[in-house]
Amino acid sequence: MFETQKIYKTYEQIALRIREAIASGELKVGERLPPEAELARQFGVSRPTVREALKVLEALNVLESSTGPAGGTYVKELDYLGVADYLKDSLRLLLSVEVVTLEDLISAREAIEIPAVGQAALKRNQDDLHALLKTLEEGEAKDFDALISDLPFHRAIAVASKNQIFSLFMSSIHMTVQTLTRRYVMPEAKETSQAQHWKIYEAILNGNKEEAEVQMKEHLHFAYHEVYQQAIPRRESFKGTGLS
Amino acid sequence: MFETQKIYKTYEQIALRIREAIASGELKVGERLPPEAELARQFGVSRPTVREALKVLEALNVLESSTGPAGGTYVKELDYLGVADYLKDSLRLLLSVEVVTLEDLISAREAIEIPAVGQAALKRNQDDLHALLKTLEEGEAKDFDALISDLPFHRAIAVASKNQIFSLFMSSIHMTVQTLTRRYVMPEAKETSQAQHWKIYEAILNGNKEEAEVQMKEHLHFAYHEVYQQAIPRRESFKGTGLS
DNA sequence: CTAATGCTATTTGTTTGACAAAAGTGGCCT
DNA sequence: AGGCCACTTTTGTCAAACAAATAGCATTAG
Repeated sequence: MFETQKIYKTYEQIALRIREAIASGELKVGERLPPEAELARQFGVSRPTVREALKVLEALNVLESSTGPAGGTYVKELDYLGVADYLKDSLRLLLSVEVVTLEDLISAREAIEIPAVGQAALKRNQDDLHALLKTLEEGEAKDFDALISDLPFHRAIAVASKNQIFSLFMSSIHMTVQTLTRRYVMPEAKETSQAQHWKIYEAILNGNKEEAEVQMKEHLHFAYHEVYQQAIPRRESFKGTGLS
Repeated sequence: MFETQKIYKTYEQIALRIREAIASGELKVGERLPPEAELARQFGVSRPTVREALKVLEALNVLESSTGPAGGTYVKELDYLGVADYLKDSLRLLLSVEVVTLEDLISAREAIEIPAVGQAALKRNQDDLHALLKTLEEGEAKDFDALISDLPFHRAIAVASKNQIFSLFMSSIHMTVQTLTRRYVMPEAKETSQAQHWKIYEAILNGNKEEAEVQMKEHLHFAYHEVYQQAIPRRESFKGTGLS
C-alpha cells in the first residue's frame, strides 16, 4: 500500500498556513493581517498567489477584505451564520440534483427542532423568553406571511437551547425550505400556526420539556401538511450568462 | 431606510455567473469549463480575475482543476462528503473559539442519530443490512481502535435511513468529535460498544424502530460517559508559520 | 471655532504579459 | 510492438504597473 501524499499548490499552502495561524491563536479574531504585498514578501511568493489564498479563505468565511488605509484583510468573527449560509447553498444544490428531497429536509428539521425545543425548555433564561415573546408579537403584527414570521420564532428557540449547532442546522434547513415554498399561505394556516407558537412558548416558559416537544411535533406536522405540501419547486432559468 | 445594495467585485460576479450556470443546468456535473484564457475572453476580464473566481468556487467544492491537456476546470460532482468536510472544518473552528462545546456536539449527535436509526429500521433493505453486517465484522477484526471502527457502522445506519442530510450531519459531527478524542480507548469499552452495535443491528434487522432508538440512545450515552468524557482537547501549536 | 471639502496616502482590485510546471499525445527510434 | 522523447495544452506562478476605494488630514469658508 503506497501512501500517496497530497501535493499542495503554493496558494493552498499559504491558505493552510494562515488557517493554522488562526487555529493556533497566533492570529486572533478581528485582527488585521499584513498587506498583501507584505504577506507576499514574508511567504516569499508573488502577490497574485497570496491573493488566491486569501480569496479561498474569504470564500470559506474565515477572512474579509476591504480597500483603503483602514481596510486590509481581517480575521472574520466566526459565528454559525456564515456556515449556515454555505450549508443552505449546498443543500439547495443537493436538492437540485435530487440526492435529497423535501421530505428529507422536513424529517431532518423534526430531528433537530424537537430536541432543540426540549433543551430550550430546560435552559431558557429571561432574555430568551423576552426574545421569544418579541418574535410572537411581531408575528401577530405582520399578517402577510406566515413563513417569514415562522423563522425568527424557531431561531429564538434554537438560541434558547444554548446549542449553536442546533441554530446552525435549523437555520440552514429552514432557509432551504423557504426557497422551495410559496411566499404566500392561507390566512387560516397562519392563525393556527401562530396559536401553536403560543402553546410552544407557554411550555418553554413553564420549563415543561415534554410538553414543548409534543407541541413542537404537532406544529411541524401541521406545517408540513398544510403548508409545505403545496410547495412548488422553483424553476430557475439563468440563460445567457456568457458561458459557451 | 436606504437600500444599500451590495456591490459585487468583478471576481465575485464571475463566480456568481458560473454558479448560476451550474444551478440552471447550463453547466452539468462533470462537464469541463473552457480554459481560463477563454473564460477571460468571454467574460471580458483578465485571467487573474477569472482565476480568483475559480479559486473561490474550488474552495466551495463546486469546481476542481488540474493541469495538462486533459486537465482544466471541471464541475465537481456534488455529494454530501465534500459538504461534510467543510462542515467538519467549520465546527472545529467554532469549537476552537468556544462558541460550541463538546457537549453541544454530543447532544446534536444524539438528536440526529436516534431519528436516523429509527428511519433506518423502517426503510432498510437487503443491501443496507449487508453493509451493516460487514462493518460489524470488520469492527471485530481490528481490535486496536474502537472509535475508528465506530464511524463506518454509524455511517451505514445513516445510509440505511435513506436521508443524506442525516449522513451529512452525522459524518461532520463524528469527524469533529474524533479530532478531539484520544485515538486510544480501553479494550473493555470497545467490547461493550461492539455488543451494543450488535443489538442495534438486530433491532434494525427486525424493523423495530422503537427498540433501535432505545438501543442507540444507550449506546450513545455509554460512548459519551466511557469514551468521550476522557477526551483531551488537542492543543495545537503552529508556531513559526512566517506570519508576523 | 466649526464644519464641510478636497487632497493624499494606503490598501485592495484589475490588467497585461510572460514563463514554469504538469500531464496527456503522438511520433520516432529501437 | 514497445518504450522513450519531444510537443502541446492547460493550469500555476511571477512581475510590474495602474485603477478604485477609503480613511485621515489639512485646508478653507462660514
